[in-house]
Amino acid sequence: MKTSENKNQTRKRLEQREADILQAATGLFAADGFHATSTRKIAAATGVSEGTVFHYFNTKNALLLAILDGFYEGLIETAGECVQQTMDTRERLLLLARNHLRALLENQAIMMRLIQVYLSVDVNYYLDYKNSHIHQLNYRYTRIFDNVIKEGIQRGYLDEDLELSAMRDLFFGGLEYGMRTLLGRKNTNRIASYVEEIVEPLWQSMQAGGNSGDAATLSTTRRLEEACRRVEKAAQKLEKAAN
Amino acid sequence: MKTSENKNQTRKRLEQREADILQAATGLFAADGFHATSTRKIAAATGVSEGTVFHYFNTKNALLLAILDGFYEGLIETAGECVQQTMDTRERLLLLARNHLRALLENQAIMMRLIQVYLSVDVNYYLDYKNSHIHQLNYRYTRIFDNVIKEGIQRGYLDEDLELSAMRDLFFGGLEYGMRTLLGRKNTNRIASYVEEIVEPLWQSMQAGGNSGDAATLSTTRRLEEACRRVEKAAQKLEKAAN
Amino acid sequence: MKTSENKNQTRKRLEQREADILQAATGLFAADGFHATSTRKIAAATGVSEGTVFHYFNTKNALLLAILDGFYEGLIETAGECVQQTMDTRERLLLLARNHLRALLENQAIMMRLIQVYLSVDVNYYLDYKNSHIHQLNYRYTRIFDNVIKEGIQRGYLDEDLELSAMRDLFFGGLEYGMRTLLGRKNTNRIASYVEEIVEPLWQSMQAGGNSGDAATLSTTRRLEEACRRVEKAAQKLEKAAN
Amino acid sequence: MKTSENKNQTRKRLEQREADILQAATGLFAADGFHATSTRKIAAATGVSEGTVFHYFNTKNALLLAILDGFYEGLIETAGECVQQTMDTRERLLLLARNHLRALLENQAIMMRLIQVYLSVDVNYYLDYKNSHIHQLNYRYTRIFDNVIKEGIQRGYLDEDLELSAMRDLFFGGLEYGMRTLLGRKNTNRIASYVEEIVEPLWQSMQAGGNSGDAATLSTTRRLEEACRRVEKAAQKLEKAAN
DNA sequence: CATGAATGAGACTTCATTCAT
DNA sequence: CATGAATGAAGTCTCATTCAT
Repeated sequence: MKTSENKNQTRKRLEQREADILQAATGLFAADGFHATSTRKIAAATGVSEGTVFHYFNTKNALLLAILDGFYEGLIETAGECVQQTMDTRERLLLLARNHLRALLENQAIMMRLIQVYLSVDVNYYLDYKNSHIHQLNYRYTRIFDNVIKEGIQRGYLDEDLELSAMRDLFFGGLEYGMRTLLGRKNTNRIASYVEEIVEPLWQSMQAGGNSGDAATLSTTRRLEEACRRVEKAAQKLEKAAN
Repeated sequence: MKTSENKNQTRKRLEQREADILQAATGLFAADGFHATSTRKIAAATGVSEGTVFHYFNTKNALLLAILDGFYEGLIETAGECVQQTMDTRERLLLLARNHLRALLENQAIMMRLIQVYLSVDVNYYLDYKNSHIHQLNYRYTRIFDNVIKEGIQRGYLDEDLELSAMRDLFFGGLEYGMRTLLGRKNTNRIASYVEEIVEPLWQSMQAGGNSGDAATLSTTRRLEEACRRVEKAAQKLEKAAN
Repeated sequence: MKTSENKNQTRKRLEQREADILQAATGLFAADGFHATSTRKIAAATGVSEGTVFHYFNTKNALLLAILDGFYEGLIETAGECVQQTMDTRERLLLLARNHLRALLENQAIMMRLIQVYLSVDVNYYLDYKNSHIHQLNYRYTRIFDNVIKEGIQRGYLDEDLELSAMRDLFFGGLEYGMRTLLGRKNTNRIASYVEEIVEPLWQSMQAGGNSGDAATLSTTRRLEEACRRVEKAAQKLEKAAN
Repeated sequence: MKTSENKNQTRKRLEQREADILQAATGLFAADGFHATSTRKIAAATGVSEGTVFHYFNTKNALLLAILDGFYEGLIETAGECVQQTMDTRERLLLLARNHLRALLENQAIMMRLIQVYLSVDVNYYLDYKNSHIHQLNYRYTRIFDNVIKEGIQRGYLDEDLELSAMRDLFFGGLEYGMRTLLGRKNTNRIASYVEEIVEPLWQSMQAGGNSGDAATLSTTRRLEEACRRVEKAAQKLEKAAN
């Protein structure tokens, strides 16, 4: 009994310590960058000895991976929840975008940097790309977006000819590129409106209808509106006929 | 005469050497990353002594900046040429995108990473942000895109209510995010089609009509959806009537 | 028990190692000068790795300061003991002088040089002069001399109008200037006589006017005066006899 | 004709340039110290190329020696003039002291530092000590002081038993030790009074008799000398009487 | 499990000096 | 005579990692 209690206590303390190190390291990496943060500083910030840090994480690089790991785990979990909140595709995208930005901002966008760093290192071993843990996580995460889109297509809301990979690049790339500016302003309540600014154009382009025809310089949306009107008229006629 | 010739010769040799160092450094930074590339390696790769590297660039960081500098200069110049090639806004965007990707790929996309590194360092001194050289260059470059869009609006081709900054984020962010995938494939002839995949959705969304959300100007897509529903209802009634 | 023993042992070993480094550095600084002594040489002379040197002293300069620190501490302590050995002012000065020279010679007079080096560096930051650690130590040390003189004045042995700072400059300056010559000869038993040669003139000049003391502690000059008087009497007798 | 004129002009320009380098180097050495001053800085401060500096002085060390050389030459010359200004020994000492301090202060006391540096280096080659150029200069300079004292003794003003080397150490050592304090205050008009404070004690101790002016308190040594003389006369008379 | 002293390779940078022009 | 590009050795210091306690 007592032994098992002790074991429990011990395990808890160990897990707490591991979490402390991760938290301290995350903060320092965010503040100073990965290379400018020495393991000594991490140990000091955690309140443990340098040896202890290496007791929990064999390598500074392993520590980095653990951080990324936790970050992606959280991202994947919350993103999953976003999808389950609503069936509406557009709303789902807005939720996903908000979740993505929130997570980045919470970590002072360090993750973008860390991922860059990691990818930089990893690029040399490109052969291992597909197998690398971090890329698997990235894959799992982006699949969530992909599935939202695919479902939207299946339900008929989205153009089945849209280029999924392009939309994914625009979605995540746009959000992360905008982070730079957003970080500067530190205006968190702007996030909501910013997310809409990013998602709306993508949403519009993904729905599309037939975008055939020249109509000289008639824009795609103008033509969409035209199509819209014709469908409405047809519907009205149908209604009358039905009555 | 001879003196001036000599001077010319000398200057040329110096410029060549500076270029050699820059090239070697660029390659190494691209291959191994900034931090993993020692000045010693750079010197060896250039075929000069380590002291010589510091004779041309006072600091490793200065070397990095010089590289970024040259990169942006080239980018700005070629982007300007793209804009002058045609008046058509859509074509201009395609050219700009192709130019952007080409430049990144030519440098093995290292630039993205280097810029990240530099911004990482710089973030700590945010007050200097607006004044920092590299950010000025970045500003000058992205202005080219901005101006293309603004001109498109003025000519009446683009929606005057579009969010410029969002479009910019989507454009550059999307392209750079896609680089990761593209780099893996190293399939350069895919660039052209990839560029279209990225630009097309943006192009579509930028034309549109008012999507201000007020009932009178209900967004096109919303109206399409509404129409669809009515069509569906009508179809159902017809089905029932048919039965 | 065992733990505390171990800790004690460990602490002792660390202190020993620190002392070893200090000693090695002192020797090298003395032999080759501060700038000509690399941290690598210091490490090698101590028998540790270069990293270890920096483990104990963050900076080569900090190492220098630690040496000066120890030197002054020893100097201050032994000087204090000198003063407590006797009440006689003249004797005290001789002891202080001997102690000063002994300390300098023990360290091959390096301290003079090191102090010069440090002061040289420090001169640029003159505002911090009064607060700098090394100057505080220097102050504490020279105060011992000052107090000896002041006490001599209070007891009536020394001229109350003497210029204390000038005497201090002559005392320490004279001793240190003489070091150059003394170092060459390396004749340590000459120290005693040399010290007298330096102190005696100062002693004479400090007594000046009426400084009658009690017979028991009759000063050298008083005894000389007495002898003088006796010689005069003898001379007078001789004159009479001669006539 | 013209050639010789040109040669003259050329030689003058060269000498000027050499002087310029010396001046610039002196200033930098004084401001930053010998080791902290690079040959590049010296070249820049002079307005010539680095190569030119080495054209005039084979070595940075040679440059240092040239500076010290010039310093001592000036010192020796002005000290000689001091001695010729008056026959009075005390006045001579005051003039020498003032001259010494003035020269040091004019060079921001750098010379003390430079000499220390040079001696530090030189100590390693102690065998060459007596032959080294700088020590010869130092010897020539201090001889001037020595001769003043010796002449004072010959003329009967000073105690013939005084320890010349000790007085020399006190004189120069005292002056230079006081420099530290004086440099801080930068109070040049304090020099005159400071010099007296230093010289006066030495003067008192060097004399045989009293210098207080009033006959009643004739100094011990004066009385001893007088007594000695009378003893000698008596002895002579006794000798004659014995004959 | 925790510590922190020890390591030593390697980083960036400086510098006096040389030499072709 | 003057230049300044080139050198490469040497310098100080940092750092991730190991291991005895």
